Amino acid sequence: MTPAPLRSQVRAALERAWAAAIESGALSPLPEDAPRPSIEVERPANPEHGDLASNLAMKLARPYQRSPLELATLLAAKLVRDAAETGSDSPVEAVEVAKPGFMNIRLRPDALAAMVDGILDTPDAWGRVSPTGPRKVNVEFVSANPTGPLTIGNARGAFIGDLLSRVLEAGGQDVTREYYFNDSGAQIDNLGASVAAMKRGEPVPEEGYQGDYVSDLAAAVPDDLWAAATVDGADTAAVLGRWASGRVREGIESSMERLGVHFDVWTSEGRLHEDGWVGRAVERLRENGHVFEANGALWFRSTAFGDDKDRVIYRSDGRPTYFAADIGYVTEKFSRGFEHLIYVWGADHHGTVARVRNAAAAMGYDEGAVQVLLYSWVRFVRDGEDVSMSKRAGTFITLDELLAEVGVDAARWFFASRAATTSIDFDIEQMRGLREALERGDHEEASKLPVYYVQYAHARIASILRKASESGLAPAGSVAGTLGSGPEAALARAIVRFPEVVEDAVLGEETQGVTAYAIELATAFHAFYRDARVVDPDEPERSAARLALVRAAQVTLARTLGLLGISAPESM
RNA sequence: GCGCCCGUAGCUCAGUGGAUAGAGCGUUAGGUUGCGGACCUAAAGGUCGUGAGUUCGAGUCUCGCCGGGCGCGCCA
Repeated sequence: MTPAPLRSQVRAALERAWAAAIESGALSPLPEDAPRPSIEVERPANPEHGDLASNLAMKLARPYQRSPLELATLLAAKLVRDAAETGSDSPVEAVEVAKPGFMNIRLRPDALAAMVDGILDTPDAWGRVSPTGPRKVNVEFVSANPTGPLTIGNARGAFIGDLLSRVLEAGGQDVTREYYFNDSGAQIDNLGASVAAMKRGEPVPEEGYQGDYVSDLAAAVPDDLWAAATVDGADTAAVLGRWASGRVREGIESSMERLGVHFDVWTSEGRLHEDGWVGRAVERLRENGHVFEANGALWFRSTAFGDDKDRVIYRSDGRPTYFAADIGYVTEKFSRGFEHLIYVWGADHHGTVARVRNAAAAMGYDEGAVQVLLYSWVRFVRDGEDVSMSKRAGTFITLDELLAEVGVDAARWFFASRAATTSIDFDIEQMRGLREALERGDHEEASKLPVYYVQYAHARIASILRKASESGLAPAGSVAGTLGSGPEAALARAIVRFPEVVEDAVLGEETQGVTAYAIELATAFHAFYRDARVVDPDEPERSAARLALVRAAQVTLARTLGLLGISAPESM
């Protein structure tokens, strides 16, 4: 069991210091109606400002009508006293009050050592945090209909959904990855008609699909299926479409597995109708008085919840809309016991967010339990030119092709290091160049990509540990007493930050901070390695302690990369 | 027209209302009789699109404007 993150420990110490100030009469309790400022603790950008810093005194200046510096001085004294009390588990060694009213806090080396020892004792627990309560969460993503292979247009959603799932899992939540698809209807009939046309050597219909995958499908149609599909009175397009979409769906599943994404549940839109979920959801809306009929169609009164338009559920010809399936799906998901639903959608779907959340509210669900994460478009570039594509015309780059060119780890890193909401450029050619550099052994070129730089740090440590083992040296059981200063102190400070980084990722539901930290930790290790000789048979005790610290760095690098679904190689 | 997102270094992008705005790449100048030089050190490079406002403090919050993307179906 590793101790609580140091940031949390310091926050708790500040809480105690504030309470002590009130108890001693130095401060009065805040009035009930006054907003209670949250206690913020952060890593200062400037290392001279200590390990952690708090702006609590500045936050309290207004409610207390006192100067921030005065309050900081008061709280700092209480913090130091708290740490000095016998039995105190405060990690605070010293507090310095700075200009506007910051409290700059230096941590005790043995608090760092306790964290590092915890990593060595229980490496699998390292980085597991629980900033929120445990929840059963459904993350639905990709959800492209099986009319063709996944393309680079689906790439960002795939990685973002999986990264989000991994982060939530690290935060102690029970995540189900889910893929929603429609394998019936006009699109699928068009696919079937295209396959049939291809097989007959006829031109593909206007609304049909082009591309090599269609002719591959046509060539793979089993004889008995073809016979059944073309017998008199058979709906050729529908029969072939169902078969083809099944094949395509399997291809999608194996593509996703190739990039390390495993879906726990695949849900078809047709099943939602067949199993009565849509009907029951509509009934529920009707009972709550949120539907009405107009022009022969059935509508959901979405405007009552702030939407700018009401939305059709059943068309005037009685056929359900896509939205009808959506609301059935919401009830079906909640029926499986999920407390929170996350939809990962492209930004072009932002117009549908309101109606789905409104429908959930209208059916009596907590609207806050239905969350939509929108990600922006990726502009794929090759030699400075936009890569344009059209699925219908068959001019597209598949996800498989992209990953074959740039590699899964590099692609994962790329998407993990950028916020979902910003639109980004992806230079396929540049990424491919770096991957090829890696393959032909041009290490200097390859490591221009930060992911390789980080992986190298991990592999380098593995090499050091092997070397040590050959020299008869093993990591010590504890680093206590070795982190006071020097290279050890700097590396330990970087290592120990990890759970805080995970917490931030969980709370922000994003991974940019994780990739930034990975670079920081790798850099800290390389700097340590430069300054400290790790394997030194003449200094077995010091070597053992340094090996332990390096081992903790390796575990942390592996956990950091693991959080992103990126491999941590033993050698490169 | 209305709605949502974006605008930060030459390029690609980070930046929970806090201290001197960061990283990678690129550019420039250096570093190895020791464990993987796939490494390290340093420099140059910014009116944070723009104008106002909010406050002790704004890249971050509010409003206007400019520029870019997306969406406004009884399509999916």
